[in-house]
Amino acid sequence: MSGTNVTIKDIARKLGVSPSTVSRALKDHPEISPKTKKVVTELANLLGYKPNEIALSLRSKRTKVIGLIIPEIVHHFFSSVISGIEEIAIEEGYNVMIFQSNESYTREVLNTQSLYANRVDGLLVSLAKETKNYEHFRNLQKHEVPIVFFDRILEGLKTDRVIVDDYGGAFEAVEHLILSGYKKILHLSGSRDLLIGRNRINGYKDALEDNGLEVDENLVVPCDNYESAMQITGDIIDRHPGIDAIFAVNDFTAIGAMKAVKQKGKKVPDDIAIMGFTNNISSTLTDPTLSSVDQHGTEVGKEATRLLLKRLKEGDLTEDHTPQTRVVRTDLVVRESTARGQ
Amino acid sequence: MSGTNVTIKDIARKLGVSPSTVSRALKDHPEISPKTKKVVTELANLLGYKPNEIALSLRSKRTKVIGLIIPEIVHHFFSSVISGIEEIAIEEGYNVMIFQSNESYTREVLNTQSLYANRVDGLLVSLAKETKNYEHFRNLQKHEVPIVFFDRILEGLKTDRVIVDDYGGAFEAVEHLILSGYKKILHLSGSRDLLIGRNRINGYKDALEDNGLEVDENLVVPCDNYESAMQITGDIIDRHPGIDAIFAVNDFTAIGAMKAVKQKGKKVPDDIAIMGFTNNISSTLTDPTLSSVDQHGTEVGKEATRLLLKRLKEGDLTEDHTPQTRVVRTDLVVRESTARGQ
DNA sequence: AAAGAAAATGCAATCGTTTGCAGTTAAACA
DNA sequence: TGTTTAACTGCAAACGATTGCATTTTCTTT
Repeated sequence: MSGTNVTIKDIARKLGVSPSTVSRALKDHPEISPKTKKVVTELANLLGYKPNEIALSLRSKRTKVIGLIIPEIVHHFFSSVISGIEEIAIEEGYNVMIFQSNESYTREVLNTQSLYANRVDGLLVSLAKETKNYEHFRNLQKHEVPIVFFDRILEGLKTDRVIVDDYGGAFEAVEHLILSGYKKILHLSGSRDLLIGRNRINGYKDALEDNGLEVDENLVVPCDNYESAMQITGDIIDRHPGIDAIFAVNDFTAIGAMKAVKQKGKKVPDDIAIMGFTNNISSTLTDPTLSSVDQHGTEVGKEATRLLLKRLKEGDLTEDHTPQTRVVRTDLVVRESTARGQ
Repeated sequence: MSGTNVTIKDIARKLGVSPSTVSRALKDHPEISPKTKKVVTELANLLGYKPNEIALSLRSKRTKVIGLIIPEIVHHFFSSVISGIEEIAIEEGYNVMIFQSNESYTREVLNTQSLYANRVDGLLVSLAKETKNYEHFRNLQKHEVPIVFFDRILEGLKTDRVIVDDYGGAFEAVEHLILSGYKKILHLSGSRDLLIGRNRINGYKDALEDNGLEVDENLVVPCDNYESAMQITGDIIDRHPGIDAIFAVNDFTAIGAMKAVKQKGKKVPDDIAIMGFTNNISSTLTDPTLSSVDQHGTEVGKEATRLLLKRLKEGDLTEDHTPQTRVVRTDLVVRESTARGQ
C-alpha cells in the first residue's frame, strides 16, 4: 500500500462534491443525476480509481477472501486441488489465501490464527497428519467462519466435507486386477490411522471377497512411500512367492515397488502387475506406464469451494443446516503396468 | 467475518475505560499503569481478543500481505518456489495471496488488479508465456508497490529479479556429457523467445566449443514437452545417426526422449545418454533414473521474497535504488541416464 | 410568482484500531 | 493544605467507503 492511491475523497475534492455523491455515482445509484455520474466516472477512470477492498471489508465485515490450509503444496494432488479452488473462487469474486501446515499441528494452529486475524470469510482445510484435536477449528466456528474439510477430514466436528471415494477406487482397481487374471495381490497400504488408509484397505479386501478370493492379512503391508517400497518389496516377494500383482496406496509407492520388482528380474506386468493410486503425472512417465486411480484433485477443490461459497451465500440461516458430505468419484486409468500379455 | 468478534471497544466497555487505554495497555505502552494493563490483558485473553488486521491495514496503509502471480501451481518447480516464498514470508509476519495466470496475459492483468484492490504490500511475479507488454505492472509501480520478478522475468522494467543460472547449468550439464565421452549431443531446446530458452542454448553451445566440439545448428531442435519429445525424437535419431546423447530443456522432455530412445531399441545410457533440466521428483522415478540440473526452486522463492521484504523495509528511500538481479546457482545431479558402462 | 413535489446532493455515523494532545487524577513537595 | 509535577487516561480524528436521513436545489403546477 502506498500514499499515491486515489480515493473517493480525492475525486470528491477535485469535483467540488461530497464523497457520498461520488460513491453513489460510481455505483449508478438512481438518485444521482446523469451528468454528475458522467463527470464522476470520467474522472475516476482518468485517475485510475480502484476501490480499496480493505476499507470495504472493514465496513461490510466480509473480505471476499477464503483461507486454505493444506499439508504441502508440492504434492501434485494438492496443487491440483488448489487449481480447482482458485478457479471457482475467482469466478465468484473471491481470492484465496494459502497456508501450508507442513503436516505440523503447531503450524496448523498458527495458520488458523493468521486466517482469523485476516478475517477470511471461510476456510478450506485438509488436515495435517499430526492433527488429532480440533479446538483451533472450533474456535473459528465460534466466530461463524464456515469451514469445509476435504480429503483429510476431521470426524467429530460438524462441517461440510468433500472426500474422495477411496473405497470405491480401491475396489475398482483391485477388481480390475482380478478380472485381468491376477490372483495373489499384495497391498502396500497407508496408515490405518487415516480414514483414507482404512478405506482403501477395505476396498481392497471387499474386492477380493466379492470375487471369491481369500483375504490374507499378511498381504496388507503398511508402506506408503517410494523409498520404503524400494526397500521392502523385494523381501515381501521372496517371502510370499506367487504374488502376481501389487496394489499400492499411492503412485510413488507403486513406482518404488515397480523398481524393486524389476530389480528382482521380474517383468511388469507379465510376472507382476502394478497398480497405483492418485494418478500423478508420474504415472505416465514410468516404463511401463503405471495404471492408477485418478483422484480428480481439481474436482475435489472445485466441489469444496462450491460448498463453502454456498454456505457463505446462505448466511445466517446456517443455524439449522446439517453438514453435507460430498464424495468425488474416482476413475480407473488402465495403462501398461496391469495389461498382461500385450 | 462475523458479528461475534471481540473488539477493543467491547473490552473498553466492560472495563469502563476508553478504547485508547485498552489499545495502549495491550501494546504495553509505558504510560499505562500496571494494574490497568493487567485487567485489560486478562479480559482480552478471556474473551479471546485478536486484533482485526483489516482495521489495522486501513489505518496503517500496509496489509502485511504479499501477492504472488505464477503461471501454474501444478508445476513442481513453481510449487517448490511457493514453498520457499511462504517460508520466508511467514518468518517475517507476512501472508501470501496466490494467483495463477495459467499462462494467459488477460488473466495476468486481472490478477494485478485484484492484487492492487487488496492493497498487497508487494508483488512476486513469474510471467505468463503470452505476456509481452507490462503496462499492468508499471501501473502497480506507480502506486509504489515493489515488484520482484523471478525465473520468467521482464526486461525493460526496472525491478529486482531472481533468475536461475540457466546458462551455467546448461554448460555444466553438457560438459559433463562430453567428459563422459559423448560426442554428438542433441539439444531439445526451449523457445528462443524466452530468455531461459536462449540461455540454455548458449550454455549448450559454449560447452561444446570450449571442449573442441563443433556446433551443428541442426542438432538444436525446439521441443519442450513430453508428447512432442516422444513423437519427434525417433525421427531425429534416424536422420542424424551417431547421436549419442540428448540434452533436454526440461525433465518431461527428457523423459519423453528417453521413451522414444528405448522404443528404438537403444539402451540408455550405453547407446544414448539423456540429460534433463529442473530436477523434478520425476527424474528419480524413471528407469534408468534421469540425470538433471537442479534449479533449486525453493531457493529461488526464498531469495525473491528476501529481496522484496528488503525493499519493503527500506520504504521511501527506494527512490534512488538500482534494481538488483540475483542469480541462483544450479547443481548438476548425475544419475543413471548419463553414467555410461556402469 | 409562490407553493408544493420531485430530484439531487450533503451530513454524519459507522466499521476497528491508533495516536497526538488535552485533561484528569494522584503523588510529591513546600 | 495548597501547589507543582508526574503519572495516567480520555477525546477526537484518521484510514476509505457506505448509507439513512436531512437538506438543498430544481422543476411543476397553479
